[in-house]
Amino acid sequence: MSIEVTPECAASVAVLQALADPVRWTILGVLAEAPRCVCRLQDDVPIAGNLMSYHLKVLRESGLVTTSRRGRWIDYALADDAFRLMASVLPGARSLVTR
Amino acid sequence: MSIEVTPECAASVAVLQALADPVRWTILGVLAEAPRCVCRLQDDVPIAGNLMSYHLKVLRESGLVTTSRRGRWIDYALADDAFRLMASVLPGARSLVTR
DNA sequence: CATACAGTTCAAATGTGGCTGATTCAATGA
DNA sequence: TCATTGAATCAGCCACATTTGAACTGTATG
Repeated sequence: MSIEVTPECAASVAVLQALADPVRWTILGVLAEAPRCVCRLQDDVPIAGNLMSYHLKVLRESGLVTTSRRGRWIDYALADDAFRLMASVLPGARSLVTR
Repeated sequence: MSIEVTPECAASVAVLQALADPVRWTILGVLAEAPRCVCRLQDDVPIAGNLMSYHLKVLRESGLVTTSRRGRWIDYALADDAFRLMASVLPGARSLVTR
């Protein structure tokens, strides 16, 4: 089923799917201000803890966020190249950059 | 259920959902080169005609593409502000722009 | 008018992602 | 060790998006 797609397409769509959700979009907006531990994120995004974990996992696996443990807490932050990554996965981005 | 989201979030996610599909991502990449009628698009994206129509409808409703009839054919093109729109819906884009 | 072509729409089947409730893990501190 | 807190994982359910096959517009051409 479905069409064959280039590796670039598959990789780009994976990142875009991570972005294309209200919860994850909101989380990224919050993290764009400053890194936060999960419990602080829950102040800004009021959802169940396990659901938060689910969405953070999707974001981690997409490469958009990074984590670091600090005692009991786990801090989430935008990946260094998050903005570059987001811009690069837009369709036509290659032609714009490669020129 | 689900969380309440800002209008900006809802609008952004709608566009991102349109982008986050292999078929539509490929279509947009092709249209980024040059406008094409549907039958030419089908040369580049080999899928059933009705399925193509479905995805083109999603892209139309997201505001990313525009159409114009030319005799029997219907030409699809990237919307004038497609790139601006795509960049503006990335999470954190407002903080980058408003600055 | 009849036929062919370009594209869309519809209904039904399929598939996938997000949500929930319960459980588990990891670190701290009494 | 036991309890507590922060966070992740698991299994199942359900809503929604995608896909398919068929029927349907609309335009040109003989």
